[in-house]
Amino acid sequence: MLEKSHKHVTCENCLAKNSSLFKSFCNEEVDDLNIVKSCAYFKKSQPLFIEGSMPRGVFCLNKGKVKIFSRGEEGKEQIIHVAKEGEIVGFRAMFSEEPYKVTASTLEESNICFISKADFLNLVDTNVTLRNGIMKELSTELANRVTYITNMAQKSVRGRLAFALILLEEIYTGEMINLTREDLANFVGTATETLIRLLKDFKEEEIIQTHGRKIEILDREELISISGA
Amino acid sequence: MLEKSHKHVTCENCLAKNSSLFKSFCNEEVDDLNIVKSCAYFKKSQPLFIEGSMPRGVFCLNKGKVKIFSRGEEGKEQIIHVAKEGEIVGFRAMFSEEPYKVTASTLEESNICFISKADFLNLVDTNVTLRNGIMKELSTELANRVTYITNMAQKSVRGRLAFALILLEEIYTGEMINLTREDLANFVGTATETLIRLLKDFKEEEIIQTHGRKIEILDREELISISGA
DNA sequence: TTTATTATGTGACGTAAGTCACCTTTTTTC
DNA sequence: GAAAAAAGGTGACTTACGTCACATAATAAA
Repeated sequence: MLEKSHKHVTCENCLAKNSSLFKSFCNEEVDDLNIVKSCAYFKKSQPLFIEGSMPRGVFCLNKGKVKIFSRGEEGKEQIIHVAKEGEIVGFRAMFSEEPYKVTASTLEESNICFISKADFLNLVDTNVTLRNGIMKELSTELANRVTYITNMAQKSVRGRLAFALILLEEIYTGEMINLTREDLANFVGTATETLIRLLKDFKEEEIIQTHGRKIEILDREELISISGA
Repeated sequence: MLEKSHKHVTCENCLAKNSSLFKSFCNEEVDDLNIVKSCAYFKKSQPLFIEGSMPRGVFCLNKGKVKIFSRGEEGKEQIIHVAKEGEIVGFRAMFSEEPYKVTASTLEESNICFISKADFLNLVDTNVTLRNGIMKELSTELANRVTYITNMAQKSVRGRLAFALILLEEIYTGEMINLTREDLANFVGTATETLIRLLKDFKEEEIIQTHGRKIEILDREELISISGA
């Protein structure tokens, strides 16, 4: 069980200090961050923000994982990204002056800090390194999505699942991939039934192994090879 | 036939002055732009830049259209965007310090100006409005790609074609959509044969009309309705 | 614990859409 | 303007994947 007090998370020993946008921050800047941030405990399946609402700030993941998704015409979730400890979520919306196009929701219980839009934009205005980091991050993300789109358009579901498992292995470093079959299907972009059948194939081919819902990757090379198809 | 001299295009009467990133520019700033830019005539099917190469600057479309695409595993083009007169192409790569992930190639003969990376970044550093515009543009683009990904993952090819035609109508304002069937298929993310068959269906349903390769939209409302599926 | 709810899994079936093969028409190139 | 190359188009065939229907296992709620 995670600590539910709001006071126990300090930026000094937060993963986000070394990863993401804040990695260039010196101690003083981290202190500044520590003052403006507020921290909260989130239960599993709690939203950070919802598609259509106006952005009020950014979220910094101290502990826990968050799915970012949009909804298609029939309301089906399309998971765009799974954010892990240390990531800043929602900063793209700070610059667009538009409502969120995506929803962010916790996949497990989490400790998440919040920095208001005003405070965040103030940081961006006064810190050249941060600003450059953001521009670089936005550009890189945009390039990643090109690959994502190309995969969706051209790869088979089997290929996309292999690709997704490789990505998720990185996100779940040190632990096993732990997503509902529905979430995994919504990440891959397929029906839950199809996903379950393909996972079964992978198990029979001894590429993966499951422990309840958790997925362990046995043959990463083979997944890379399959993801080409 | 377009003017092939490099000297005839001035920023004052270029569409890019009023659209895109430079719309906030005052006359003096446009003059500065005019000094640093060089202009060139491009034949049909000429690349502006190629996937894997290092970015050297940005391209400003004075006249003509450009397709931006990445290549999937088997080399198949996935068209991400069709840029039209007035758009700035390739500025995302200015911030990522990485090789291009996409190729840009003219769809028709074009007049295109070039601004070197150093000159462009200098503009960005000294012009707050431009910089904010870029951050906003990058964010908006990122949000658009979410929709794109969701469409690819969840819509039928018929739905995606309807959606693509609506987008392309905007890009080809005043003229008819004029793309090879292969390019259109690579934009929609399908096989050329499938695309041709679906266009035939649309013709029979009197949603579109073709004049040679050119496509005229007759029933935009119906396309919007179909794009939901 | 018992009950309700949600997640996982399997079978049967239909179809959208890909592939291959081939032909015709249009556009380039020399 | 003829030859070559590229684009457009059609038919036959296959199959990956979605949908529906239902069973069982795992969680959450009472």
